[in-house]
Amino acid sequence: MASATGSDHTPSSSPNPGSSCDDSSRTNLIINYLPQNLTESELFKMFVTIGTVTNCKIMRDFRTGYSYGFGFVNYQKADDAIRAIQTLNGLQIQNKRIKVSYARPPGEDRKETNLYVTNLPRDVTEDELTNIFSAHGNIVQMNLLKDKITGMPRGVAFVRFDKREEAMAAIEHLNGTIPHGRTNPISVKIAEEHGKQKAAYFAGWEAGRQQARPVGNVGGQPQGGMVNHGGHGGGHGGRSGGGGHYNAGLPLASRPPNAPGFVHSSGMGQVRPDKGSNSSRYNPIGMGGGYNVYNWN
DNA sequence: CTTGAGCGG
Repeated sequence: MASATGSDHTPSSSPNPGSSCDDSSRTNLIINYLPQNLTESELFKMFVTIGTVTNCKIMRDFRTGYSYGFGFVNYQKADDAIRAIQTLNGLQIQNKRIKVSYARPPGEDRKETNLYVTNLPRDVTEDELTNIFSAHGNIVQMNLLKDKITGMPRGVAFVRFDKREEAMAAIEHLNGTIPHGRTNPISVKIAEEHGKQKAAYFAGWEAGRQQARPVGNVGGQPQGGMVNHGGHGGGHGGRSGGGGHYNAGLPLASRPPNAPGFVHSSGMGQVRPDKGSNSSRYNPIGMGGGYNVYNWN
C-alpha cells in the first residue's frame, strides 16, 4: 500500500461496465435515521444525484404506513455506492442526521442484536458502557435512557451489536455481573421489539382520531381513513425496483400537520417528539469497509 | 418492565 508508484488504485475496477458485476453487497446501501416524513421520492431524488439507482425503499409499518426511519438504496455501480456513502453519510436532513452504510449480505442473522441493559449505575457514561460492551463485539448503536420528567439517567440502556453472536456473548459475559467498582449486578437481555407495534398503533390512532370520536373505539383498531397520500412518484425516473408500492392502500400516517380538521392534541398528542435529532446519542457511522463502527466526522 | 428507528422485496 505504501509504495508511491503512480498508484491509481481503482479498487473494484470495472472491466466490463455493462455486463454482470452484480455485487449487491457493494451496491446495496441501508439508510438510517431518516426523518419521519421523508418519502421514497425524496430519498430517491437525493441518491440519484450520485448515480443510477436501481432500487429505493423506505420501510414502513404494514398497517399504518408509519415509517420505521430507515430504508434501502441500491446502485447500479459499486463505485456510486461508495461515493454515496462518502457524500451523503452524516448529512443533516431536517431534524435528523442520516447514516449511509452498506446493507448486510442476505442470509445473515440480523435479529436479536439489540440489548436491553438495566440496573446500571446511575452515573454510568457512554464511555464506560462502550468500554464494557465493546469487549464482545462491534457496538453499532447505543442509547442511555433518561427520565422524561427529571432528565436523570434511569440506569437503563440499549446497546446494539453488529452481529447476533456478539450480542449473545455480551449477555453471557455481562448479565448478572457486577461492573467494576459497583455493588449491583446489571441485567443484559435481548431487547423486545414491541415498540414498533406501539408506534404503528399510535400512528394509526393519531390518524383516525380526528374523523371519528373515540366513543366506543378507544383502544380498538386504528380505523384509518384511506388517506393514501404519500408522494407516489410513480416510477422514480428509472426502474426503481418494481416493488415500489407504498403500503397497499391502507390507512396512512403521513397526514399533513396543517390538514383541515387536524386536531393537535395539546396535551399529549405528538406522534413523535423527535428528541431533537441525534444530538446526544451514540450513533457511529459505518463507512468504507462495511458496517463497522466508526465515528461521526 | 423496553428507545427511536440497524436489514426488506
